[in-house]
Amino acid sequence: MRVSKEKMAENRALLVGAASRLFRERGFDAVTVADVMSAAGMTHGAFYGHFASKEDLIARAMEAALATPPIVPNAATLADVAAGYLSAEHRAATADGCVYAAVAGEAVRSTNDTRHAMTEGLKRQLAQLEPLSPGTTPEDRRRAAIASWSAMVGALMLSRVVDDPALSDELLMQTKAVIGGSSAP
Amino acid sequence: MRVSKEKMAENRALLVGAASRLFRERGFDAVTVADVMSAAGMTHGAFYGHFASKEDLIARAMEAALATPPIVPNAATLADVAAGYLSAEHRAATADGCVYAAVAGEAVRSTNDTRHAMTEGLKRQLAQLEPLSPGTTPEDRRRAAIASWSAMVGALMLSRVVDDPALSDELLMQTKAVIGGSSAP
DNA sequence: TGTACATCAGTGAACGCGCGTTCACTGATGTAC
DNA sequence: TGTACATCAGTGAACGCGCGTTCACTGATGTAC
Repeated sequence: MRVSKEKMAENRALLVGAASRLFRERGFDAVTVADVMSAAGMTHGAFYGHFASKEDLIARAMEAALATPPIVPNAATLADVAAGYLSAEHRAATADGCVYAAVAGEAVRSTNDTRHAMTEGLKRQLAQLEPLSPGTTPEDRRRAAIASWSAMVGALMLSRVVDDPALSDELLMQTKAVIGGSSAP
Repeated sequence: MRVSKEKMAENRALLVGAASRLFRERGFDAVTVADVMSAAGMTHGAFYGHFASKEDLIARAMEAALATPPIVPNAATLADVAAGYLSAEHRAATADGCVYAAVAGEAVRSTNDTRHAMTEGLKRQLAQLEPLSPGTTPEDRRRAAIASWSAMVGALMLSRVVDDPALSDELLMQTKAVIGGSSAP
């Protein structure tokens, strides 16, 4: 059942997209090769025509997820970014949410390829945040961007692990208040 | 080969301690029941005399890791905490380091028991940080404690995943500078 | 205190099961004439 | 343009393998007399 070159490229994109969502939602280990294939409407046997291994797919999926438009589009200030990132909607939407908050823990023990994709994605993320960050010099703005991004990722992860809804909300709200507050003119 | 009650209690403590280190180092999935048993000098068959399941052990191991003295002992200020937490030593010492930075991502999809242990541990951690945090009111100090702890956990996780040593160091240094700076009188 | 016996912590083989990966096969695609 | 054949993307069965878990067994512990 050979398919056209165009269809094959489309299938590969479907696989990478499905994998990127599944990995964020369930983690690398809990998602099987067969899960990804069936999410794209195929059977597991076709997998190795597209990817060298599951680890290869992980790296490609992370690259794709990090090349996608940012979690918080059209943010004019750091407070805007924090408001979108540290929201109940983002906390609930793991599959479409921030890659770092979803899989950074697992990525530490992943392949060089995957870690490299995460590194390049982080550099782009910081470059986007710097102009929005407070400070009179580029160095000040970079420092603020790094600390704010760390706080956003940490607060979102903690808010997802906590089983107390009030504390979970508080982690988002208080971190948002500090980041938003420090960016006020 | 029955052992004495005292020896059995000692063995259980050994298992929980070994598990707590192994889980932080490799993650829940990558550590097998046999790994934990042999780290404590036993064979895997004895496991179910001590724990109901692997998930049960995970919860007990997280409780134990979070009941342990804090990562940064004898810290008088928030800057002291940040200096110890955001250090190259802590970044390298995953097995003995912060539970949240090591397994928060996996714990999100873990059992209620494990998530509850992480929640109670986080409450105690914040209670320890509040008196060290800047602010004139308890509310201000709590806000600062939450944002600072989020930033520390986020920065440490990101510094571990990144494959660029300069960026990894920068994540720690810059976050340390912001947290330490804001706590100065 | 010493002896006889019941208890039970730890051993090691075995069990299902699900996973990543391989492979012979199929039939639509793409190409040579 | 139409036909014949080679290519190869996807199918589905099968493969090892390692995992969590179970279990009959062993022999030291703990207890009853």
